Amino acid sequence: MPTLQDVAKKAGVSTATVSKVLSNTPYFTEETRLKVMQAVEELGYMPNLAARALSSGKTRIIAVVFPYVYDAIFTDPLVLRILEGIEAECGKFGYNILLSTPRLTTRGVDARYRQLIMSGYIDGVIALDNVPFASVIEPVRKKGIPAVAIGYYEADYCVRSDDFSGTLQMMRYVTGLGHRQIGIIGIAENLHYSIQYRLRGLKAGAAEANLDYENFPRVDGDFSTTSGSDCAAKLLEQNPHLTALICLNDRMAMGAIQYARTIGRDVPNNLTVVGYDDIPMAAAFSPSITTIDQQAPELGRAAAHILFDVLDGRSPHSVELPTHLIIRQSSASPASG
Amino acid sequence: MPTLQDVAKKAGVSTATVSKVLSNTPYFTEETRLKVMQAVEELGYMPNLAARALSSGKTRIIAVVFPYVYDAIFTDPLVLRILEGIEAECGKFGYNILLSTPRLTTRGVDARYRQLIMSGYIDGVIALDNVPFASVIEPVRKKGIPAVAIGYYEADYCVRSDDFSGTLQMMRYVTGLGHRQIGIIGIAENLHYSIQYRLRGLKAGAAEANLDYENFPRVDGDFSTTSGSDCAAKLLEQNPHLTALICLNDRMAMGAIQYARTIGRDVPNNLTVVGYDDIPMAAAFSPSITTIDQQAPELGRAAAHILFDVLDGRSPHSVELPTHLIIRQSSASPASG
DNA sequence: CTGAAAGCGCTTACAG
DNA sequence: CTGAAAGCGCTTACAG
Repeated sequence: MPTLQDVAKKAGVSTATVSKVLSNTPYFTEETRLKVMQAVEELGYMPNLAARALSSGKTRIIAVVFPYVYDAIFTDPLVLRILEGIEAECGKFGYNILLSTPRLTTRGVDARYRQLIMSGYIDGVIALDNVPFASVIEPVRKKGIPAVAIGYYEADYCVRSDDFSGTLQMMRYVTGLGHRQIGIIGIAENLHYSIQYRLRGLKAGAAEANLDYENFPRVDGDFSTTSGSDCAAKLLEQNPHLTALICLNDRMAMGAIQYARTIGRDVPNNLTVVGYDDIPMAAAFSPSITTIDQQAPELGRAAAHILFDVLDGRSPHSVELPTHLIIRQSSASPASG
Repeated sequence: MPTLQDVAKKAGVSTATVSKVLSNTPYFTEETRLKVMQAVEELGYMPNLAARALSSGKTRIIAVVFPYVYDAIFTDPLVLRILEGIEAECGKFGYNILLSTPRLTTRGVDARYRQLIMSGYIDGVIALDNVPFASVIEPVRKKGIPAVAIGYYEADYCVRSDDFSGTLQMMRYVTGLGHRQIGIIGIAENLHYSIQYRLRGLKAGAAEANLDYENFPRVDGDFSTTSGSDCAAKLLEQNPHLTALICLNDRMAMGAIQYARTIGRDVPNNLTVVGYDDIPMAAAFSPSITTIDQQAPELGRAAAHILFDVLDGRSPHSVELPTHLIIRQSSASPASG
């Protein structure tokens, strides 16, 4: 592998000059630039990033941190969409992605993750930080490198989806269809901050429609399709009069729809079932699922953009992204009977 | 941040000794080990990986390469499962994952990817390498770092799923149910090497059942659920007598099932539809989908294991993983009428 | 078993 | 605008 030295020798200049030309400092003539670039070309020179990292303190690598909770990272389609947004932005700005999936316990993050953060390998961090009992951002700020949290943890820079408005929109829509007997398939609030906001949105929506939210039966699942079926079973056995189920994610909505089918309740004619997230499968499912689009790729893109701003010395603002109601086939007015 | 120097001073030994203790070479007494470890502890020392990389030539980072074709990386659940397997193995062996999603064109891979490979940042590569018109492994072998390909490209080390046997099993099963009028929802063979093997498996299976594979109508989709619906429409309009559709992935099978529903053909009673891959949604779909499990996480795990063997100086063998038929609700014997 | 010293390939004040 | 030189924090023969 040719080094900076080789390029310098070939171009007849010093390594300092080569370095300056390559890093686009303004201090050189067009003539030397040409000489250097030609030598680079002929030698097929590529910078050694490790050396660059050691001497400059910059690696052009960012860590993307998806905490490993409940195996959710590797089965949740949303995660991949967020990653997609981050990757797109990284491509534009010339950063690489180091993927980290630390294990979270109530005693904090694992040692390997700590080591990574302290290693000098990364310039910044984008982290999904929504698990109430442990923050992955905290070790990062301790090390003093820039971090952007996707979630509700207090961090210098955050990107959030407006979960409150999302479920508020949904509740307005469902009550607007005429539903009054509504069941909730939720998720334990201590698992995920977003859930707390989604529940508040539901409550606010119920209040707007003069319904007592506390009377809505609610059973909690664990994000999975299977749990959606189980929750729907519990809910509908005890409350057969329900005309609508609001689920806090799409996969549980799919599970609920499947359960409904097994007991002969047609969706949407005999039961409305709605979801949240708008994962790709929500449109493809049968019936296609009415849901809230929380713009996952955009979430990732915004986080990356903020991080790069910070790394370039700017002071960006945190971002909250709006949600959108996507009306599909799984919802309808309650049957008149 | 404390450095090796600081640790050495505190422990009253040389930096060389500290380095040896930390990297587990056998040359030191228990006494010095204790001194060193105590200093490490007290200082909260963590090695600077960039420095380590520069001087040793090893980074403990591997690149995981998912070529960006047809946006498939970020919508394909299988990708995430493979990544899951790789991540699990990396955790055990102390490697980090640098995620790379190069754009492939007929003119090869993009410049950013080339730069990454040449950068000295990575010890090895695991790559999905299945796109006939461009290999992402080739630049890696040119650089001379170890690489494991998941796919059919000729590489020193490969991990493959036995696609041929997968579809062979499936065809045996479907014909065993009594189906003779079978439609194929395929994928263009020049898009993906696996597809070529899957098609051969189908052909072999048809031959075993004394059926002429060439008579099976076939329409090609693009992996997506939507394309599955479209293909099913074309197939069933022109060949209403078909009793079974074999789809080369699960998402297209889901699309096909939905289309069947719109024209009043019940799956499985009035039409058998089977898939391939066993993505998580295949079990959750309604009806749940008969499919081939290609053990995606295991694929990733095996690839990582092979790579670490090579990096440790061993000479592992390439691996071919068996596939498993998963029988669920979307398949049945053809209606007698 | 231990340490002095060179070296990995860059970047960055600093002087000119 | 250009270059000599120090330095980033480790590892690795080598000598003892």
